[in-house]
Amino acid sequence: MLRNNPAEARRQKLIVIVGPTASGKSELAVRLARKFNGEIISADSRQVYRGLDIGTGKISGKWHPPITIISIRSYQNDSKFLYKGIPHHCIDFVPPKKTFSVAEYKARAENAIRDISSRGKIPIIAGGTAFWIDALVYDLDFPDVPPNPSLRKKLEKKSIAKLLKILQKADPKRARTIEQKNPRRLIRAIEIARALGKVPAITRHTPYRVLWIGLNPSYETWSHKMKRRVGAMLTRGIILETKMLIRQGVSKKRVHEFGFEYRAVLDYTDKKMTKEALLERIIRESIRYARRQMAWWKRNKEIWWISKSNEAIQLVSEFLQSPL
RNA sequence: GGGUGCGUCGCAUAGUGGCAAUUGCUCGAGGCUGUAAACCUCGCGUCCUAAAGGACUACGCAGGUUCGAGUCCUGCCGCACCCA
Repeated sequence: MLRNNPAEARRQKLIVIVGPTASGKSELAVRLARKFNGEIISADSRQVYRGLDIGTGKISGKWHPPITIISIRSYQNDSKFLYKGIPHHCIDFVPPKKTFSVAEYKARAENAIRDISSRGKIPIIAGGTAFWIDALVYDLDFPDVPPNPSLRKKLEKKSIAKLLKILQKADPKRARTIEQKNPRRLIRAIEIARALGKVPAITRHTPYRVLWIGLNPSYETWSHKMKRRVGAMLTRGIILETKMLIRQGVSKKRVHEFGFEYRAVLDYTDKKMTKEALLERIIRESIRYARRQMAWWKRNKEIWWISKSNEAIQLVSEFLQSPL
């Protein structure tokens, strides 16, 4: 669906940069973009939101105070988000009260790919949200059934066993393959089955020519960097940022969904845990998060793992020179 | 000095005399079709076994009562609190 012209039906090249949080993905992406004439597509489920800057490690947050960012950009246009002179797409454009899903991300990122390559540039996808990257790269074709809040609310009250029964009746095939004890999955499946009669199977293939680069620094290097980053979060004002969100009318429940950093800050402001404890908690959770990320990518055998960003230059230049 | 309470698998917690011992967190492994930093599953004393299962070692320490003790009794050690 990306091809608008059969003569151009060569596979679009894509560079994808993955790696645990605080491994230097953003900086590497920018470096590659500058060297190889690229633009960046962020793949981060939280950096899409405006106002989540410090807690998500959003690049712009490095110099903009949160307030200015919130007012400038419009939701509709993929207005240029520049960092070190490089345009970044799919970042900082959704109001925090709205929710933005994988499927929406995928559509927007596909647009960005088209846009970037139409200008003769190479798209570089960088981010920490593995599922979003896979959805985009492997063209996971999510059924066109938007979330149905009232149905969900009703289903959420039911037991897991009951949910499974409902799904078995609606779509026995999907009921067999689904995670049978995962209420979230069950509810979504029922939602789809209600709308379409059944849950369509999803295929996994990639329309792109992809260079996967995995940034995996040594534990010492990484943990040092990560701790510095978490420390900086506090000094740069994640607590104030959280309060600002609340002040804008974002519910606490919603702030909870913004990840462990914000959850920890809420606990800090509510229960008055010490700042030291807050710092330690975010560090500990960062380690856990990084492990989960790695667990996902470990399975992807296409990834070229590197420990230093220099190694990426070689990989990319070979990739770009290689024929289709 | 007197009194009371408490010491359980990294931390926290449950445990009517029949328990390798509850639950939460951490930790480890795995999973994932529109919340994905989310959500779900499994494991977590040691050893043998493909498995069912078995053997051993365990609830501060030392004894005791009992067919059987984390659970009852005595002493000791440690911690907490109260009265002096």
